[in-house]
Amino acid sequence: MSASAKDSANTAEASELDHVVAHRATGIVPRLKSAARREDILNHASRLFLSYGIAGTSTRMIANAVGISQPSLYAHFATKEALTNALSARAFAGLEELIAKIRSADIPAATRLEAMIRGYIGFALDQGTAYRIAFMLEGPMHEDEEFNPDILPGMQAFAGFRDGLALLQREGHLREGSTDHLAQSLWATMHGLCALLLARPDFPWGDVPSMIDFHVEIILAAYQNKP
Amino acid sequence: MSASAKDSANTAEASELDHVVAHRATGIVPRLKSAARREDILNHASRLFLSYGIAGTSTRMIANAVGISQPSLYAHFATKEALTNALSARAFAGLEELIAKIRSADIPAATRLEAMIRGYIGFALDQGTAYRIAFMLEGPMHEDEEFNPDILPGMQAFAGFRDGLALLQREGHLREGSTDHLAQSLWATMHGLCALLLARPDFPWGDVPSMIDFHVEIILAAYQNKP
DNA sequence: ACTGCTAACCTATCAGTGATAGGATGGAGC
DNA sequence: GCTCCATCCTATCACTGATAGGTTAGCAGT
Repeated sequence: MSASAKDSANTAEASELDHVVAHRATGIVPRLKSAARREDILNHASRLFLSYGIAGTSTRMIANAVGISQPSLYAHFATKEALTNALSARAFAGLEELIAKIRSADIPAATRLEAMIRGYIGFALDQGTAYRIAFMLEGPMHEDEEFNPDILPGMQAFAGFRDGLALLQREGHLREGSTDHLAQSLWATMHGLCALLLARPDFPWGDVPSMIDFHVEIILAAYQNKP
Repeated sequence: MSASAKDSANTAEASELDHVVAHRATGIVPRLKSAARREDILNHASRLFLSYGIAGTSTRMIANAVGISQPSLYAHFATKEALTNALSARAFAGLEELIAKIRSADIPAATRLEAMIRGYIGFALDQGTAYRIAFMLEGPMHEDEEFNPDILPGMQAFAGFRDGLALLQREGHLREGSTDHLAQSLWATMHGLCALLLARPDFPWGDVPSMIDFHVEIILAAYQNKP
């Protein structure tokens, strides 16, 4: 984070801190049940991440925004990484729902692929922070731990996506070939555009919606089975 | 970074530190000309980033590995971010060369596209750290600064790539349509696979080389002009 | 209404981080 | 041999994520 942005962030949050501390002294910030406080924290963290980035948002800034002390965060999340993962997982639950809905939707099978692709891209750009956490952050180097899709946010959504593709393939609306290869390749193709748009928003993309349309058409032409 | 990994990193570097400090006391680590020291720093940083990640490598670890004090780094790089950008730029110079070579290579124009694609993917996976720095890291939020391709590592390489595509298109070996859209879409498609392979190396990809082959074939079918 | 227990919350503090200020020094050129 | 300045150092800063251990609000049971 640039020094100026960080300073302004701290200044902004410091004044919020003063405000909240005053409230604390008068007992206006109420004690909350654990679950409610947890949601509270995630909401404030989500807002701060948008303004200052994930690395640029300190646990103190989050705590100050919520109106609790910084160590109190650790009653809800073991680490800052756990907090970000929870935030991402909460958002990805929405994508899982969306994909499941499309999979069983009463729309022509031929258009279900496009709906899933546009749903995925729309989610990624809409929930940029959650998407970054899931697929773009430099992970910690725990080479000891094994790959666990149940913990890593986004992986279950991908599994749903892959299952949707498998169904489409059985119905003859997807290219033939290894379903795993197709799913991974299609995932990569969608991810590439989302990741670059999120990582380089200032790149001279031209008109982004028409760029997305162009990319989606390419994807459909490449992966869809045209009878 | 996980606590265990960080600890081991610090332990490892601490022993290196002791070693180097002893040398310093006896004057064995020589003073170097600025340019040589700069290369020295980049080399050690590159090695450490591979083992501990970028965020997981502290400026002190780098300085200890080189055998100089931590503040001495700032004689060569204004910030840690400047150091990582320099590292990335140095690596991307290699990709620029490669693309330029392919562009003017004496090979059938029809195979130049595949050569560029495979060159790009190979570079990204080979120079993972440099690639992450250029295209995958959460950037600092300097919303004040404008987009500057001369400073951002990787952007000049992309420009060369786009020019190569424009040439191919003029020669009729690339799909018709907006060259910018094509270049950005193709970039995204390549980037997607590289980014996911780098960010999720433990994902059950199956056989990665055959996955790459599959993806490249899809790309060629989608973007190449088949007469 | 009193009591006690526990979840919720706090202050104080830690080691580690990137970065800065200002002083020491060794080797190249006269 | 002397000087000068690039090179390098120690000391220190504010801030970070995280931990230890004490305090208190508010609900359950009497």
